[in-house]
Amino acid sequence: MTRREPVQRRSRERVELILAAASELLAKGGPDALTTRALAEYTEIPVGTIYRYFDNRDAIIAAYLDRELAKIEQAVAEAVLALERVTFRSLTEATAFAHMRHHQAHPEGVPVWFGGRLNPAVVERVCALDASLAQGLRMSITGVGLLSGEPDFGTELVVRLFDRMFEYVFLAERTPEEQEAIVRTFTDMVVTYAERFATPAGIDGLSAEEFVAALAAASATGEPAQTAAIRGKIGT
Amino acid sequence: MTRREPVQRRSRERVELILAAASELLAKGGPDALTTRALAEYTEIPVGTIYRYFDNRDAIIAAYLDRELAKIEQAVAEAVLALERVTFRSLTEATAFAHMRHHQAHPEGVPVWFGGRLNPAVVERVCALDASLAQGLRMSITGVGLLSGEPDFGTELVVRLFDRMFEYVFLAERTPEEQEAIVRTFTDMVVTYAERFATPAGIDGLSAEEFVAALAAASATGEPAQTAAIRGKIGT
Amino acid sequence: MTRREPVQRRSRERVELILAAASELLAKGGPDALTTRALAEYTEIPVGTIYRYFDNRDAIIAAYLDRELAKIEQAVAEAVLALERVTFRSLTEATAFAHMRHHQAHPEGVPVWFGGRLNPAVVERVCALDASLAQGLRMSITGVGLLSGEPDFGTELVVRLFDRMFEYVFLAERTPEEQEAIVRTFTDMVVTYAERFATPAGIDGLSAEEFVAALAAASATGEPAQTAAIRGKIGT
Amino acid sequence: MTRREPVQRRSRERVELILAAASELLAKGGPDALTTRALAEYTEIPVGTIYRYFDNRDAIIAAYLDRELAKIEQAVAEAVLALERVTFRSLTEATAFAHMRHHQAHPEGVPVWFGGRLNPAVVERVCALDASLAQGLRMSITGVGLLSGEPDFGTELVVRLFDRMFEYVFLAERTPEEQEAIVRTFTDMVVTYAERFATPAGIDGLSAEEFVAALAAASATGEPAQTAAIRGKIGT
DNA sequence: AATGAATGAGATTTCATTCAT
DNA sequence: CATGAATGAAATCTCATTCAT
Repeated sequence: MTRREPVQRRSRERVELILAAASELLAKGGPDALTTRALAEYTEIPVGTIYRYFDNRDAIIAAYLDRELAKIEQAVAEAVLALERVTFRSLTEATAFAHMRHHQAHPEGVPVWFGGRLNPAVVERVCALDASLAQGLRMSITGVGLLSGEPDFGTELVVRLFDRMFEYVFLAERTPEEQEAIVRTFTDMVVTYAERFATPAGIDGLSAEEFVAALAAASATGEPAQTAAIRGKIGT
Repeated sequence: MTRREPVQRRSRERVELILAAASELLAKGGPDALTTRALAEYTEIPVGTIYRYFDNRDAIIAAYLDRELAKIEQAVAEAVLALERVTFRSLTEATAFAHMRHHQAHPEGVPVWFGGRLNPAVVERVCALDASLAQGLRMSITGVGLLSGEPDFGTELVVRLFDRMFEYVFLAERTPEEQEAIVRTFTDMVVTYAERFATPAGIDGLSAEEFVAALAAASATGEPAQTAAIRGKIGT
Repeated sequence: MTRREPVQRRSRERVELILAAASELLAKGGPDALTTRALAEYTEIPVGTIYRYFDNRDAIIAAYLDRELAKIEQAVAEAVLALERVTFRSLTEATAFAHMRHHQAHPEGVPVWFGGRLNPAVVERVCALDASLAQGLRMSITGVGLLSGEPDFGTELVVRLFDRMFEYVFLAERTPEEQEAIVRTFTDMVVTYAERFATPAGIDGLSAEEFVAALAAASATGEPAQTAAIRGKIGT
Repeated sequence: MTRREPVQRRSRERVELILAAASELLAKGGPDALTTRALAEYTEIPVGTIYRYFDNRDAIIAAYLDRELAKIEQAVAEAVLALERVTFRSLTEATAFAHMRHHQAHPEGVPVWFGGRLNPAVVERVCALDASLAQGLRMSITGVGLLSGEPDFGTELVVRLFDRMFEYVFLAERTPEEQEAIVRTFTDMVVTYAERFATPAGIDGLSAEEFVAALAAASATGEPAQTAAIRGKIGT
């Protein structure tokens, strides 16, 4: 096992190298630029070897996105857990700003996520990202009843708007202050609307831990997040 | 010139035919499906001849988008001109609903605009579309001072959010009622925010004709739309 | 039309060239050796151009076989038409020897037909060849009732044995005399068997023209060849 | 040596496993399906290890065929040894039916032997098979003098026809009765021909043991089988 | 001895664009 | 002007075999 380390380490390094190259190529020319040839030349790894690590071209894109997605989720989760009290506003802002700061710190991924050049297979993955990223936010929105009618288009809509907002945030050459101003405008808009039209609900005032527990409970039972959250709060 | 008429007519018909084929192909399989060969077979116009009308493949996509764009702008302009009085709300709603109804009436274009599969060159054009489409809206938003600071990110942001909103609206299998509900949610959100934070401005209460005149004046002078609009109103 | 001649002529020449190269490559290394690359290098025709003439690699093999098949059928048909009187023996021998002589005259095709290296899709084509080639023979065999039972395995079997017989005939380094001896042995065996076990039937004694007419009639009506042949003979 | 037993046993088991996998893969998709990767996955033996047992891919196919060949020869030999008296007819039928029954009992090998998809190296082996399989038959045919001239093409030809006959026998979906009918037609044809044209010879009436002894003697001396057989009979 | 990751040549096919006719 | 045959670079993916561990 110890003896095998070097091989495994090299493997991992190579996967890393491939994904880094994928990132660069995607950023530069979109999915069309991510050719197996370019990847091989860029990384100096033979094509055949690349195919040992990935089933096919799309799998490379998918792996890259999955990995980035996990990082973003991690960043958002940490931000939410750092909240003293969860309110609709604090949750929305924490999510949006954590997201923004992650991309500020990893600008190489920005063209990929917000360049609008992904092919259909990948778009699905980005949607999964939306869903995943905004799970907490969505629950909170659901909690406050952003839209009283059914189905709750408001909740979904806000989640969808997120990445278009970021697309605007990261338009070339913005200063961090400008970026922050845009995110603040968006969160203000959403929160203002929610505060005005929402019926009171059970999320506000939970500690981060309680909120996360309620979230987990809702996920586990599969029951509507709103009900679950309230039940979680009143301790039933 | 008279003698060339028939030739020119045929030219126009052929361009029309090519763009119709482009629309169908784009809708069916995204930009990758728009091969010159497919276009030639579909239209029964030889490839070489297609190249007489368009410089290259991208030019065909661009032309298609330009033409669609013009139609949408036309639809929106008509809706705005039909308003008795321009207010921020009436303008926003008119714009959004006219837009929605156009796509409802021309569903073949929906996958192209909202399918998320366009290549970089095209994305720019879509952005230009945003800008163009929402010129009136933007002016109105500017007029009410959506964001007090400078530059006015709020205005731009709302415009950007538009097409992501529509992407959500036209997700497969929605009923017209659902589509309308989503558009209403979005416009409500924007208007609520504006009404709360905006400082009063000079647009409200103009007739459609006066509004359009102010818009034209602002475009011509290139001066900040807000100032121009107000000046337009007071007749200076 | 006259002006287009050169282009068409070149096209035809190129198709010819490709099929000649296909023949050579197939003979040398079987279907695996017929790579698009080898074809392009051999003919000095660019790959892309080859694909203008043929849909894909298999289509080239198919085209080659079809063309050879037609030539063999032609040779056999001529031999049969040259018969004064059709008998089972004369027909069998004419078919077998015409076949043999064609391959003697075109030895480049021998490894392809009798090398046993064709892939399944192609094998079907070879079977179709059997069927086509031996239509007359089969009819004659049917006519004399090679096998009294049903279904008539004897007829089919003899047809099948044909190409294995030729495979043996054309084993490397045989003299024409040896080749002829083998074909004679085979036809003798078949005819001996038929003459011994067959019930008399209506084919024998027809002129070549009458036989061909009966054959055509049988094909057209789709009715059992034997019945049709007899009816043809007695003029019903 | 004793200590190595388990290792050797494992070796033998692995070779067995590999050949079984080869059989299955060949049957399913022809030689193209017999990739080293598929073999490794199927057997769960690493590629590198497979190369310890076989020099290369072709060697695996060869080994598989050799082994199957041995089994068929065994079956035929047993059938011949079970004969009370050897005559040309009894020998021909015993050989043909034993062959047929072997394939009926081991249908997995049928597509490999009779599917017509073997590559050149393998075809040679099949020819060797013909030779080997029909050694006894050939001797008997030689014995009766199927063809008076030299070389005796008739003998060889009949042997060659064998596997094309079986290819026809095992065409998909035949009932055992049909299969038997075809084999009987073939043997009848051969025997009828031989009985009519053969000059009397020394094989008929030998017991199986005597015949086998004569066969062995002929093989050992390498002298013409006919002479050897006769000499064997008269005990010279 | 055993392994299985690594290799890279090579297979098939597509397609935007040109240019001789 | 109009045509459409011709082009050849480039794309994706496979696979028998080797050799460092």
